[in-house]
Amino acid sequence: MDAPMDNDGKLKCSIEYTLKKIGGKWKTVILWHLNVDGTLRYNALRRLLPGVSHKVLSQQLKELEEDGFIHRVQFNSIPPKVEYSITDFGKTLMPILEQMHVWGTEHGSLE
Amino acid sequence: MDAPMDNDGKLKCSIEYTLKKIGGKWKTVILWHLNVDGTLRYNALRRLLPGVSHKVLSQQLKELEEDGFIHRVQFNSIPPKVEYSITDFGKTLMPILEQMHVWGTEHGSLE
DNA sequence: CAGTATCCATCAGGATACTG
DNA sequence: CAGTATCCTGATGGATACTG
Repeated sequence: MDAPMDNDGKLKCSIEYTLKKIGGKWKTVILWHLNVDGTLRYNALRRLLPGVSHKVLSQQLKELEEDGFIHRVQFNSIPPKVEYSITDFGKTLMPILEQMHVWGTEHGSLE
Repeated sequence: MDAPMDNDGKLKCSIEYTLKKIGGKWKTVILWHLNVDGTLRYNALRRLLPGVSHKVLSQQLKELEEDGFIHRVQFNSIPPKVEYSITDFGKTLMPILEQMHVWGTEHGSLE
């Protein structure tokens, strides 16, 4: 292996690093949607992810934002409005997501 | 989105299907090693994954085998000997892992 | 509308000891 | 050597109610 190894048992491989970043249950799908649709409001996003709760969605969005993958714009209007979009950095993940999408489409049955 | 959706809130997107398959903490790394090294015995694999326990390693290996990603050959010798290798089907995951590896290498600091 | 706050369930993952 | 068998823990995710 060529990735940075450490002896504290923390990071063993660059693949693991990537997995840690996008391994959240909804992160890949959120990024995928934002990349396709461009910009989405909170509730629009929520409707696209059947089953996600408020807590989890905002959590995942916050982490994605902290990692620089998505951009959050808040309009101080009434009613409130928040728009999410993917950043250029977030787009660097697209090759991975595309491969995952291709594979999942080819091999994922309806289970 | 184009992937199969269902109304039970089970599978929403083919990306999620993929993530479910390889999202285990060690699965990607195991596959990566097996693809690089060809064939590895149980303990050799263990040495390559600092921090993994017996239980978790055999669990992940079993799941990978059940999913058809890896091949397990057991020699009924004394002492016992078991060899793991990646299957052709497992190799279909390589484009994903390669992209993950590239991204992780480029953006993963040592944290 | 777009979130927190709270509380709870689940389970993947880990430590350790034992076994064929 | 290559595993199970137990037991345990913390992180992740979920339901629901409340809020600016």
